[in-house]
Amino acid sequence: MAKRMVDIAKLAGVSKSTVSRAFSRPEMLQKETLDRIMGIARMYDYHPNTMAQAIARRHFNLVGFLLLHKSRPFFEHTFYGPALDGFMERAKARGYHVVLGATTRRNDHFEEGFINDSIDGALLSSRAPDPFIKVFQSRNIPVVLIQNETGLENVGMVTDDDYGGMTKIMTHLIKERGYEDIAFISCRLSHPCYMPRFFAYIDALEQNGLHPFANPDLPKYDLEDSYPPNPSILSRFGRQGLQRFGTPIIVPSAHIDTAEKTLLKLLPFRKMPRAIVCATDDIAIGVCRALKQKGFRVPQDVAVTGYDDVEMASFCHPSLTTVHVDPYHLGAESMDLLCRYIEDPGYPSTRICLKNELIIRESS
Amino acid sequence: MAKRMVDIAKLAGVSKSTVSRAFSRPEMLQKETLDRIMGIARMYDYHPNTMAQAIARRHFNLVGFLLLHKSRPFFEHTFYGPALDGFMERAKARGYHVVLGATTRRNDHFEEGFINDSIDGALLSSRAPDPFIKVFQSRNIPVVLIQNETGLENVGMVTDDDYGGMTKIMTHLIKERGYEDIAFISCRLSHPCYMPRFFAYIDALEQNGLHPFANPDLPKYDLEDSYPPNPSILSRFGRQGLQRFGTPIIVPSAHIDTAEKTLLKLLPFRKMPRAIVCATDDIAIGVCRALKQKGFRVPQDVAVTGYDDVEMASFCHPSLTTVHVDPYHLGAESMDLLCRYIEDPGYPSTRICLKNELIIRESS
DNA sequence: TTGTATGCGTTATCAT
DNA sequence: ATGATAACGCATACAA
Repeated sequence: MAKRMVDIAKLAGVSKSTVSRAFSRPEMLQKETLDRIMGIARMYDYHPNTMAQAIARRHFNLVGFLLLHKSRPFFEHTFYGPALDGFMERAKARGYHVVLGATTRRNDHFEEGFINDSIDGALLSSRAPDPFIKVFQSRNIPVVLIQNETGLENVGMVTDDDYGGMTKIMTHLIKERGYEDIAFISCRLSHPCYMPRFFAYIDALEQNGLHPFANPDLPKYDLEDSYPPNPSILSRFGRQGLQRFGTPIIVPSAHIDTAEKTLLKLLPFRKMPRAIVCATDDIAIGVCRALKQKGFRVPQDVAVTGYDDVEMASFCHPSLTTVHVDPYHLGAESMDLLCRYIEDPGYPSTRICLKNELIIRESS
Repeated sequence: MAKRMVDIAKLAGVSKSTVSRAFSRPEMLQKETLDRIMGIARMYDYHPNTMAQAIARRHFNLVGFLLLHKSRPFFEHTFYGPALDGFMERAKARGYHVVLGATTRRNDHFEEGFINDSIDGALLSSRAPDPFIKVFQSRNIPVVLIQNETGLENVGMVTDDDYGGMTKIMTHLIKERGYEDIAFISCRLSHPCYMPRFFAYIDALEQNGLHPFANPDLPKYDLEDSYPPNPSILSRFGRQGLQRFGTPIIVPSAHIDTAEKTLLKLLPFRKMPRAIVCATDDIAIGVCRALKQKGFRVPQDVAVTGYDDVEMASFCHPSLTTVHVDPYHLGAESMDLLCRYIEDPGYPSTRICLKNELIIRESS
């Protein structure tokens, strides 16, 4: 017997307009009427129906947290879990509810249904290509990207300062440790996070008169052909392409196991680098495991660094020198930025670039 | 200028009822009219408004995934991330959207707003006390608990088979390894997962003529007074209380650091157990770290076991003997069960108890 | 098979 | 300060 607004109105001896005001603009009512209405509402545990409010107000107080991945895991991912926490916390503080979407790339309808007309804004995960973003824009739904890049207008972007973080790692290795032969291991460089990290690696070497490590055992390949760079990122960093950037080692995925297995096949190189800079912690952990199995000591023979500062980075042996990324903070900032676009649909494209911190541990 | 149903109707030269049917009961329409309507809808990228559908249909196709914790982390938690993945996957398959709730215990209104009238069902996280569950019941919103326990009617419960899993660990330690002095380390035993694990520990000892390890260095304390047991769980296992169950070591929280620090203060015991059974992997990892620092070898001096099979359990040194729990599966089953209650509100209280698997690694 | 009329629960406009 | 009434966008019983 869920009560509706009209029931409460009848019980309180007022019109339903008055009950509506009691909830949305209490200051308009006489204190006496307000108290009477709210008393009855409490008695029957009445609250206005959110859906009905939404359609009458043409505004939903609902935002989407949308993940577009190739496959599981979605929220199990060490990044999206805490990012969701941060996003939700700010959403709640601003009176928004969060609805989830997770879909694979195949479906060309991206979470049909709720997306269509019923959310006020959307956070899109790392791999949202421009055509998807445009679907939202065509429906006037503001969009914020997290850890991604686009050249489209009126889109918010929140990212970690990948370039700056990797520069800190390189400075540490070159200036503090004096290493010169430094290799780079990543998975597909087209990823909007890994590319800036790679640029920072290249630039730091160049600025110190050093050259990218080239593994003499591996066949040469064309970096740009094999891993076509994202044009938006290239232009952000004022590059034309990836020529002259050497042939970093690319592992098939950023998982511990994958990195470990790939390196086990490759090691030992005829000429070993003094340090290995990895695009992520997981890759670094896999690389360390492979190195150990091949008899190399970390960091005495080869130093290794990661990126992200996942939980395991501090618990593994040796513990990992890395850059601390704060997904919770990224998520929280995303929601704040999304609100700007919801309030002002014409707000220009903005990038929020979060500072990060170098964590020096045992592996370097 | 988002198109509405009536616009599409006009463009197609039909009434809006026909457009409505085109989306909800296409088989009712003549193929010709249907095609014409859908063509126009596609052209204008029209989809029915979910919110309006919801209020007209009086059911929302929306379920809540609600976390009730003391504090962060919510979805960062190694359990709730994958559980959410599983829950979402099944929700999507059944045409439901998922809205999130996360709140701390203090607020006596639990996610006011969407909960109130606008979800068809709710999944409640591990620490949902009965009064909260009743709030939903009073609003006729079906509830399923994950990793929790209640004596209330018409509530679904999905849990890992904690008792069975821990029994497997104990059998392994006693029968295969021949260990006799076995200690138990947990955090607060009132937790609905840890209590069955503890019962399994006690029962296995008793059935093999062994006794709970008692640390002679620690002051005795009254288990039942210190950690009042959940009555629902007691009755499920047919127990009266916790008398005669010894004084297991209780750490303040189930985190690696906490367990490590607590154990560092306690070690070495005057008399060491041959094995330490921990209520979770994180506790076990902390215990291992403490043991190593105090000069004990795992498993040569003391064997250690965990529970949950978190990612780190396979990557730490020594890798951890544990029970594999599948949060993804738990989440998926929860959604399936929730659907039963949505379709049949009178469905009786049901427990789904998921089988698990013993994983023997280096630590035992 | 399709159209008409009414209802869903709320907000907003315009009176009073 | 409060009430009457028309949206809001869609579903559905009933009529045709």
